[in-house]
Amino acid sequence: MQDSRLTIIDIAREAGVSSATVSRVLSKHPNVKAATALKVREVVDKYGYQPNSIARGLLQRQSHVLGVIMPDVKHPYYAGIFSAAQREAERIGSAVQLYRLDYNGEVTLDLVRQLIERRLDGTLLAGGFIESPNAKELPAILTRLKQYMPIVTISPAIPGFECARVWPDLHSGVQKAVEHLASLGHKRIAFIGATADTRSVGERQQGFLEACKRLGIDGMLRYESIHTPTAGEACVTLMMNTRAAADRPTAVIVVNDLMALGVLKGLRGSGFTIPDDVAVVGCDNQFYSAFTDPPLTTLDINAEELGRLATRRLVNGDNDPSPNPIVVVPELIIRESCAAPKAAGSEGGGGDDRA
Amino acid sequence: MQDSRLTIIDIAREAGVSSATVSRVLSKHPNVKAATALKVREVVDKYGYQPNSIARGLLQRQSHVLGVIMPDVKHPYYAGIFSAAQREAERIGSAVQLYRLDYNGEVTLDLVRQLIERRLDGTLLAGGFIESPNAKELPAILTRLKQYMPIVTISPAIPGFECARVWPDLHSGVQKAVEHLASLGHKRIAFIGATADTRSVGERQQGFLEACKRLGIDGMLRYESIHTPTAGEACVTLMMNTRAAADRPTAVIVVNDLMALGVLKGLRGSGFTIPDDVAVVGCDNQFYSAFTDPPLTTLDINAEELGRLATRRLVNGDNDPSPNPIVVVPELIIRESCAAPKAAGSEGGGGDDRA
DNA sequence: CAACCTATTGCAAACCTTTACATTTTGTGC
DNA sequence: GCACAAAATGTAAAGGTTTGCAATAGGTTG
Repeated sequence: MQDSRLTIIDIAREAGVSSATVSRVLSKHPNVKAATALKVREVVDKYGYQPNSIARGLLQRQSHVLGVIMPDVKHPYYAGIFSAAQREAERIGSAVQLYRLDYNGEVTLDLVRQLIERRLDGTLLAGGFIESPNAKELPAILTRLKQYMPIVTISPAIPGFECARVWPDLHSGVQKAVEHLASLGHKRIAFIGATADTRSVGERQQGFLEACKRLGIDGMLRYESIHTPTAGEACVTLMMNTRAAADRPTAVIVVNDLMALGVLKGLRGSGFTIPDDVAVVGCDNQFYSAFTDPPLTTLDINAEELGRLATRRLVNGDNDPSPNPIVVVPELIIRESCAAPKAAGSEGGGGDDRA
Repeated sequence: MQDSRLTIIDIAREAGVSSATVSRVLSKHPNVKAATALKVREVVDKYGYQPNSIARGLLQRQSHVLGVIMPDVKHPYYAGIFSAAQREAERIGSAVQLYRLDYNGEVTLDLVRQLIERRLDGTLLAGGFIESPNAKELPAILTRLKQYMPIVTISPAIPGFECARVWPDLHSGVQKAVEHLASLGHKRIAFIGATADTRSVGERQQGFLEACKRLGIDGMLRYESIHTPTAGEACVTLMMNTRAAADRPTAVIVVNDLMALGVLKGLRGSGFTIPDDVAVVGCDNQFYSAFTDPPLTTLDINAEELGRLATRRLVNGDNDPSPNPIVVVPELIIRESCAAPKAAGSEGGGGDDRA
């Protein structure tokens, strides 16, 4: 832990040149004589000199560090974004730092202060932004941050704050899921996990309702404040067991795969078989979703692609806050958790009424 | 993006004091008259001045940044470690940067160079360290890094390189699993995913064999080079279908939960019921493991605890490279994927022989 | 009121590079 | 060998803080 006191001046002295020349050699400036460069490099290697990027950062007014703010990197969606951001940053020689939203899921002034003090080169903000007490302040806080560095969000639009944005088209993604179920013949579909307090869920919900209306489907919403497997299990059990068979949905769409895990478990526990009694669609295409019983049909949000695009946008300085974000369209991954509804139920088999 | 040119000198001039005084106010130095401090703070607020931590870092010779190196932050084990590291770092006002091992899973000289140039305050290295072509160079590379900053690893011991280390006791963890199965009456147990090329798997395997020997169990190893669900599915199917019923294991321990997912699927697909025909134990206690069918008994490695302890050790300067690492003992989470073997099979029911 | 002590503040160096500009060296064409 | 251009190198300022030391202000004691 001692060598680090070696400076460019020591190297210059040892190589018999000026520090400017050493600097030029190290940063591959073209106008350096080959012989000089060689000698400098020899000395650098001999002493194991390592330039100090902090000093360089001070002078160049950039840190070569990107900040990523997200609620929970343990969640696979965020992990995918973060991982992709790291890879993109690496390509241009930058590093990524993780910052966590505070316990309320809020971007606080303190956090922003820290980002500014560290003179990051840009910030990637990912999250759903629950309608929290300080939501009113969010635009002002972000506006302040934006005076200092570019921002790209992977989030719903934030009213009162314009910036570059990347976002999955959940609305039409969920419509794909409804269409898929409709094409199998389902007429009553439930959407589980419909808390509308985050925008991302609101969009799913809206897409669901629109598709149901368009396709003449009886769409029902089940609100659940948290989207855990446990909540999914309880919710679906209650829903199925308190209704007459004719009123039960024949298919459910679950707000994310994790919660769908609980839904599958709850259905099994109540004696329903999947997909024959109930078809299930998840959302996220988690790596485990292909191995549930049965393998889960799910909407792939493609978190890594979101992270990749957002980071590119950040580093390319493509900060055009166009009203329309760059949109990634989710893909419906069809597996075995959906089938045609059993002919047994209320309205018989074939499609006699609507197209 | 203009304000940032405001310096401490501007504030000092405006407040009618010297820059030293402003610095003292901002860093809460005790010897400042209350009135002066107040005036300075007013000016700071008025202009929205934000100190430049790069300049501070240059002078203080520290960056208040910790580096975390790991193979894949998308993997829940690593995500847990990284998340915990972030929280611990946050507590002391530091940030964490993620670095990825290169495509061979190797710590390269280039990576180390980058860490040194950035003058990080310390490095947390997590990984299994496959016996790769450059494994011989690893000690030298890490030794070089250690000259510049403290290192703590969450990894097996690295021969030729001493440093502080935190590690799960996989050896005795797996023994717990074997003991559990033995107590249920199992006599033939397979360990799936036994590639011994990473130390972490080697320890599991060794613990497995020792426990089997001690308890008089017929322990079999199934080598699989990659630990994916797909590999698990193929492996278990092959193993069960190519053996006479009497030679099949009545229980399997899988190297991680993800692979166990595939094992469960493969067993179901071949018509085995779990746990009656085959008991299954996983390893990791992933958040989805409680929701498999049936819920998976698994060994909880406690990644977050590992990350927390390692980061603490790093920031506390507790770099004692004692030969024995700080050890976290995994906990066996008992769920419903294990039961007593069916009385049907070869050796009949009750426990006539060993305790 | 002098002497002295302490709390407060200011001065200026130091941290380590990069780079605009000036200077020196080298090369080319005649 | 000269004039000139181009290439290579050096000089020194700048980037924005922190902090040891010196200086000043304010207060206390005798």
